[in-house]
Amino acid sequence: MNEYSFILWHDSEMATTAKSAKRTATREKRRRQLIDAAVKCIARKGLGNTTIGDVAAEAGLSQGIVNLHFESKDNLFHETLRQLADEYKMRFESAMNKSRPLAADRLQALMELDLSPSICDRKKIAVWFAFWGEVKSRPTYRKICEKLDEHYDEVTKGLCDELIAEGNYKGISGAGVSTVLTSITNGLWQTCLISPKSFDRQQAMSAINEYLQSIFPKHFPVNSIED
Amino acid sequence: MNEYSFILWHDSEMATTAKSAKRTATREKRRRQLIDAAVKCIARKGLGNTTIGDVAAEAGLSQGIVNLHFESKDNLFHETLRQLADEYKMRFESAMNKSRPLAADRLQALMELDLSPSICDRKKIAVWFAFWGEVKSRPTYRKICEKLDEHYDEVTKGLCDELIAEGNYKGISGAGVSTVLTSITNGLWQTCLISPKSFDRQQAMSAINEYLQSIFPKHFPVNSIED
Amino acid sequence: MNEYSFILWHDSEMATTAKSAKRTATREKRRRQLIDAAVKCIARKGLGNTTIGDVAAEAGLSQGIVNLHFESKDNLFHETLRQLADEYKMRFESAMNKSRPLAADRLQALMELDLSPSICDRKKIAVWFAFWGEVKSRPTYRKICEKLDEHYDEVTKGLCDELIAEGNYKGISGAGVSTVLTSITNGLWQTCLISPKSFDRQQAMSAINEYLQSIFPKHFPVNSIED
Amino acid sequence: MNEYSFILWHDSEMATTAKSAKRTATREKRRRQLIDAAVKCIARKGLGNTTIGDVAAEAGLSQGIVNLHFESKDNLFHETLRQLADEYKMRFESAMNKSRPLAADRLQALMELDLSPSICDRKKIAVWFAFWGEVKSRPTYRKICEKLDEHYDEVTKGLCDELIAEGNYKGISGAGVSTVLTSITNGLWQTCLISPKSFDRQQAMSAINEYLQSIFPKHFPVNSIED
DNA sequence: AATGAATGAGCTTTCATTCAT
DNA sequence: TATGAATGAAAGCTCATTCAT
Repeated sequence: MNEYSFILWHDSEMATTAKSAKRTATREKRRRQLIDAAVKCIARKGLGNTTIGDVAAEAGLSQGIVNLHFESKDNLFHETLRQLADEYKMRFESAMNKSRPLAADRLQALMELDLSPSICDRKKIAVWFAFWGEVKSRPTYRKICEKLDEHYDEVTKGLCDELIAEGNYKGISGAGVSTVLTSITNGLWQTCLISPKSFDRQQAMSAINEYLQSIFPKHFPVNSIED
Repeated sequence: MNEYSFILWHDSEMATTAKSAKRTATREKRRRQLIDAAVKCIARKGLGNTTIGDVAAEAGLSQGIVNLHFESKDNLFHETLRQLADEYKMRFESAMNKSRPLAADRLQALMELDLSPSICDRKKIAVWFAFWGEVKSRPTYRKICEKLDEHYDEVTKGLCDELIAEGNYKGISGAGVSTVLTSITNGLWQTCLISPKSFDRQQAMSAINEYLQSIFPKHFPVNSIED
Repeated sequence: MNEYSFILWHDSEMATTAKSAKRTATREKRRRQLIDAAVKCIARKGLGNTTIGDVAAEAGLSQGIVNLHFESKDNLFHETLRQLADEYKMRFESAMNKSRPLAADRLQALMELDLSPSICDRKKIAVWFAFWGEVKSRPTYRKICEKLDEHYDEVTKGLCDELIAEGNYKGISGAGVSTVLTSITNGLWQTCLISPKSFDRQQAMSAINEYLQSIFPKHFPVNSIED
Repeated sequence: MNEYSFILWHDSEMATTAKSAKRTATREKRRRQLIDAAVKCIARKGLGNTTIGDVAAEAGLSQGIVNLHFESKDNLFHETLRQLADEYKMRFESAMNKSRPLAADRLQALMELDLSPSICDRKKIAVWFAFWGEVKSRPTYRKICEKLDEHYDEVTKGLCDELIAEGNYKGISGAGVSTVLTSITNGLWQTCLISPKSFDRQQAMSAINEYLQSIFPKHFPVNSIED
């Protein structure tokens, strides 16, 4: 009986899964650990100045670990972006599902999500901007971002179309409003990144609400929204 | 009598000034040439992957030239960003001055400027995003960007306040509207960068106009704006 | 039962220590190897013309190795000087200890050490002069050399004082004689460096002995010293 | 009448010499100016860290000037060393000639010269050591230094032989004493360079005098030498 | 699976030298 | 003669990647 069998013996859940499954699990955990470390480093030092050594050190592991699990630095960053996008999408879906199934509520929920402290956090925004900064020269980065944006636009446009139909609003289009809404959050994040001192979550949310109230007065009556 | 003798004749002090001005001009011209080359390289390869050799080659000059004129790569990029900011600001002021001196016209002019082909150009946007991507880890980059944004916000807010006062609009604030406007252009640029195929200048402008018409109906009557 | 099992058996803590000791040893060995290579290169090419690449090549290793183990070229040279000083001091102490515990014998032993082939070797002298040549512009080099000289002077002066007291010599001081003695070896080394063909170890030793005999006749009677 | 003729007109000394002679004079003056600047730089920064730019700046002239007058950096340094050696030799001869024509006086004069503030100056010593530090790897440097040393030794040995013959001193040789004397000054200079705080000109001179008094008591009676 | 020493390509920077003015 | 912008080779240093353990 060796060290290995000892572990397998005591952990019945492990025992039921195959040995390779356990390895895979461990492997996935390490990858996740390294991606998390990469995010922290990118937030602190930027994409261009983050070295594989930084990431390994942040994870408390050794030099060679990144190449062992990701084959290359490029790949690590690629997977990191994918992870960020997946995470964002999950939270997006979750916000939709948790809200009341009304277009106005959902739109409101999505806007609030984008300004929520865990997403509209300067460190995380810095990471997004770090990747966006390389989008032009890295087609693969662009594709991941584009796909996420497309989904965001599609959903928002759908909700706006619904509201416009419901409210019989004139002079506006779902496409136009969703374009504005999508743009606003990006613009607010930029302010949070560049002028953190003048950025104020409340004011930002107020600006969005003012907009929604002006444009969809029937769905977002004044004072209907409270914090 | 040529240009030279004219200078010598009319102002002997000018002769010295002219000489040093010429030296300075030459020096300034090289710096500008290198900054232009840097912009091209950053657009093509990103900040992190642009080498001093790339910039020199793009300018058709030798390796050592960048350090000769900028002392370091960091400094070159710093000056490049400053140049971009200066240029943007000049075009901003120019757009204001060329427009009719009415708040609505000026706001319209500024929005059009941000979407004009020479500013809302994917290559140029890529360069801005490249710098924004390093803002978190480079305080000096941040400061340059912040100062520019502050100026933009200030002017836009002033114009919005004027319009609100003139039109006696209710339920909106100059701060809120200008926040939305500022954000929109940034958001549109992001779309241009990330989803160039789905980005359409006309649609983008329409979205902005829809917004202005909804929010300032007295100043931006429907169909008042045509391309 | 092999060495390994012995360690594990007798002291499990030792197992860790042994491991890290081995790591350290290896690391220390590499550093030493590089310092030795540096000494050779400096002897051959001088401080200013020795490149990191030269040192690595001399050690039969790769370019990056010096920065890996010493962080910078400066540091390598600094450590090299320190190593030279340490080595010299060790040999100095050793010569003192091996000699009979009489002041005269010790003084004689020290002089012989300084002219011994392994110390008064043109290559090694060249290295010392290489460092001395930078002493003025490198305070850290100066400090290392100064400390060594201070020790040398202190010991020599002590021995001279003893001899003067013992022999009741008049007209001389321990400080004066030790100054002369210290100076002589440096001067002889310089001759060895600059005029190697006219430098003769025997003659040099004779000159020193003549001096000692003249100044301390009771301790160094004529013909008492033979080679 | 041009600028040139103006100068020739007013400076009759110049007028008598040919134009080319003036050029040569100017040329020699520039070379000397650059050598002086080189000495200052070497004293401050060492041989290895002195750049051609440093020298030109120190001389208040432009980048290209050194190559214009010396063809290469190597040549400048070579000429600088030669200049130093020539200067030293001139002062050496001058000290001999100014002294009373007695061997004892001349020896005394030479020792005093080597410790005089203008020669035993830390900056100048630093320059000598800078060159000595490269002697091993630069045969031409070595030759210049060797020639100077040979002359020094030859003269000193002659004086010592004279004294020994005159005083009928036993147990010492001219070669031995001159070796010691030559060595002493080099050794004292080294102390001045490395331990400037503990170096004291008076003590140094006393040590030499003690030595001369011990070894040549008839020529250097105690208290015969006063400061 | 993990380590970390070693590699070596690639980068920034320095600087002797050249050359048009 | 003198300048100083420009060159480009050479150097130090960084770091992704490899590999023996």
